[in-house]
Amino acid sequence: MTQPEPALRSQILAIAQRKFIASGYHALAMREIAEALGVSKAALYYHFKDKEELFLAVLLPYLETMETTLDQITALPGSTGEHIRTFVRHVLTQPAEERAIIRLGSQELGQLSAASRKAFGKVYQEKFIGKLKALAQRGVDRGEFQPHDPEIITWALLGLMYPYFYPAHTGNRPLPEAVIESITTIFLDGIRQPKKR
Amino acid sequence: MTQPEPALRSQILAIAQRKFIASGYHALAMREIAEALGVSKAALYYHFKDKEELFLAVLLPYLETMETTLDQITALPGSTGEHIRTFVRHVLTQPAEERAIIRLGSQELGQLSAASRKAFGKVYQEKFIGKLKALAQRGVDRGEFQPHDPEIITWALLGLMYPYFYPAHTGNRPLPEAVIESITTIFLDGIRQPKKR
DNA sequence: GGGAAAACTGACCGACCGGTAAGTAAGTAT
DNA sequence: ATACTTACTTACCGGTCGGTCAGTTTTCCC
Repeated sequence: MTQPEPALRSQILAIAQRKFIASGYHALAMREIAEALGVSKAALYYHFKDKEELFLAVLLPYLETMETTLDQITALPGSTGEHIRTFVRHVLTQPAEERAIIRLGSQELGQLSAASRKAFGKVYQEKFIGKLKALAQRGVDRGEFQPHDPEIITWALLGLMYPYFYPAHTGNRPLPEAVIESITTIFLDGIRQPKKR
Repeated sequence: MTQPEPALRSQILAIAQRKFIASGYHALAMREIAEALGVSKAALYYHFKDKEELFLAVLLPYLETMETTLDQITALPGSTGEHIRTFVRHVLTQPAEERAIIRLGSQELGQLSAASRKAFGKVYQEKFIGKLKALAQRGVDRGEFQPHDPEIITWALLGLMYPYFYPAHTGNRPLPEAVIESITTIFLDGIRQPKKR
């Protein structure tokens, strides 16, 4: 059991995550979060220094778990292509409200102070983008992928998934299997080194 | 010459476009636009009913020109693949501030009133998404593309371009040719019906 | 040059925002 | 019992937002 986690604090985080995703950073008022929990607004400020800190407290843990997930996947036996396949499946089978955090991060970064932006950007690069780039690099080095720039490969993969980071796009329901299969196929066929030539 | 276009109105639109893209809908205050032009805030309200109307007046004309562009491209001789290639090149060689409008639309739609959202959504579907879906459908029908759902193909294409709709991603400079070439290749190889089997 | 319409300005408003200060009830250690 | 800490609440503040309105300047027509 996680002992030192006050009950209210985690409730705030849960509601804030849902509401930040639904509304965006500026459009969500602290008052809304407080009212949804039936507590005073000042209670939020007891647990979080300000709005930015709460926002980051929603985003950063997701990046942490993403890092361990990516590490586990790349440690698996199998080709880089299979790693990608596992990664895409993992992300897109998450609840829409989970995977939408990725979009939230990239989308609302500009609204934050320079300090927060820098802090988040560092973690984002190290724990997420960097790991994906390394995966892309590996695919290229092994001759599995065509020799594109790993950065381009990374953003191609994220871009392909991006539309499904909007909960509205699927009506908040789980993604059909056919979608996951299609975009994985498109990506892998798109970068795969052809066997015959 | 476009006669009935008041000078200030088009200046407002130009500045608003730049600033909406840089800041997002909520973060941009009407006052900022007025000050950038050296006019009073009320002058903006002389030309536009409210903030939403100004926002839509930035977005909608882009969709109009996008529609004619798409119609011109699909009327060209050549394969569907070549049409896609032309489309991607066209969009990604636009100035970053132009193509970022696509992101602005999909990103900030949720901030608008239900009425504006519906109005924009209709045009967005008809003049942009619908045309792309038709293009995808054609590729499938002609046997050029693998038989994916045209909707999935469309969002795959847009997703691949999406990272480059963030001006920050390229530092506001023109996209390197290699990027355009790479993502086009990835997309076309990804959906292309293989010749040999 | 007079008069109406068009194109603004300046001052202001109520709503709402993030954030804070002061107070308090319920534990907890001594 | 007392002193202190934790976890809040109530009340409020300065600032900013979108938007309005009465009045003033500019433009244009006759």
